[in-house]
Amino acid sequence: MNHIRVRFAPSPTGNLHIGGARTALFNWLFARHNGGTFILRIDDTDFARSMEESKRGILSALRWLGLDWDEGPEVGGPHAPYAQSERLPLYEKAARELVEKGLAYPCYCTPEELAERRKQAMEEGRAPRYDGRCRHLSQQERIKLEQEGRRPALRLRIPDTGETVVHDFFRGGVAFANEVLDDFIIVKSNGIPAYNFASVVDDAEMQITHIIRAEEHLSNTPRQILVFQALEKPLPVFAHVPMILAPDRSKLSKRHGATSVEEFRDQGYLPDALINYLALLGWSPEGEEEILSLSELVRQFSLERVGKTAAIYDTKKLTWINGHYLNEIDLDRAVELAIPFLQKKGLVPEEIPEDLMVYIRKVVEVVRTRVKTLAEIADASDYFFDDDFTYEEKGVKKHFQKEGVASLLQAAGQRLAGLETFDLETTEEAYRNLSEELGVKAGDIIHPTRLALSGRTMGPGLFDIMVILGKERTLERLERAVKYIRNLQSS
RNA sequence: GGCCCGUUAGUCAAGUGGUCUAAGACACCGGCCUUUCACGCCGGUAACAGGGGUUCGAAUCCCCUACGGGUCACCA
Repeated sequence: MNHIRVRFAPSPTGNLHIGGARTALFNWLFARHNGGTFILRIDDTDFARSMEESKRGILSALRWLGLDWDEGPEVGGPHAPYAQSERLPLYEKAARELVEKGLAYPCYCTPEELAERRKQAMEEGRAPRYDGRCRHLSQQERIKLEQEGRRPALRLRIPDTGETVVHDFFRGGVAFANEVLDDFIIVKSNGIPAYNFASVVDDAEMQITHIIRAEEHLSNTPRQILVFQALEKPLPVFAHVPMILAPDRSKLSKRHGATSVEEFRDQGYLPDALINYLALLGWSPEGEEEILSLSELVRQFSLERVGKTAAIYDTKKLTWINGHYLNEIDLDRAVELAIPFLQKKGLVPEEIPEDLMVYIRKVVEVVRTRVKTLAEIADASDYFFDDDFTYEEKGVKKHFQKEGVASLLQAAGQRLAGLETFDLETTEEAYRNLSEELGVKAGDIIHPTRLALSGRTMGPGLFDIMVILGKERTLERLERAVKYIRNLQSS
């Protein structure tokens, strides 16, 4: 096979949602696996809806995911520019060529007229297709229409009979009768090319060999094939990957909660996890291991193992994968990623001094093993940064309202106070000894202590908490709890 | 509505005519470990949409029905 060239061509009209991200990922993996070229192209011919901000968002989301492009915006390449809005002369030339060959013709119907006819057709139960009325206009008629001030759009002449077959990589041959494909618009009356045209001109010019995109484009494909043929360009391989649906089986939209890469990032998901999860949505590895790094995905990926049924995404599994990565990545990276989340909750300042950094590192180390997202790290570690926490209500009932708890905690405090070194071994030993001497179960001291130190009934190992807080703060919190309990009893 | 695609457990998903009394993962439910929570480990519940064919034999091939999705724009 010739050198493989694939492209991801988003339109900058919103942020990158997970469906788009997966399409980008499959293209990228396919290119990387085969030593091909991955091209990013911005399909921004809809000037009314295209936004510079969306474009920037999409680029940064792709970079965040770790998907780099060989040719495209900001990196350039032999087919630059890579935004359709900057490639207008190319489409003009191709359109002129088609008009000269008699394959395309001007249509003077206005959008309003067309909408009206479409509406009427629907009401009468007819297929809402273009009726071809401008197909055979004479030169005189055209001139007359233009003198009325009408600006023509350009339509492609579609054969009335026969069929156009899409050879889809996953589905095999899919035939469309030409008669259901009306003469569609390739250049709008404002001179801007329509998607089905611009995209084909670019795919041909950029020598794209495989078009891997979402299934929603399958019914557009015969039209594009007709354009390729009119232009006398070779057809690429088409591979329409199944859609990703929202949990209610409908198409993804804002009302489904987090659907964009950006949102997942802000909720504390790691790029590695999102990538891994997305790869599993529609593609499956040959072996049984499902935790796969980007480089492992590159090694294993093949189009052959992509399925053809739409998938509903399930954040539970994503979250599970995320929890896995949160524990596997380097501690320093976890710390770096967690800090913005701690800052967002006001737990640490913008500028972090070195000693605080060391402290954060210890906190993240013990907290990350029991949570699944970066946001949860922040939620689960507030008491390490804030002395002014409250005690969990059900914990108070369970551990602070027991007979003799106050003196137990007091005794524990005294024991710890006498420690010369305050580490995991010495603190635990102190507690074990104390419980034995007093004839109580270790848990009877440990549980109230946890509540005293963290305000919670669950969390990292108790002695980890103690050591991280340090002797002084541990003793202070113990005292605070003793006072709290005594107060509780006297009221 | 026309056209197109699809349908294996709650979700992802393996399976390409016999090895399927249908894998694995998440979730869920038990148990072990344990100072809690989580991790980890062990075990469990749960699926071939329905109906007709073809075949010695069908989750796998064909047809019909149902359901789901996509698309029918001077959006991409």
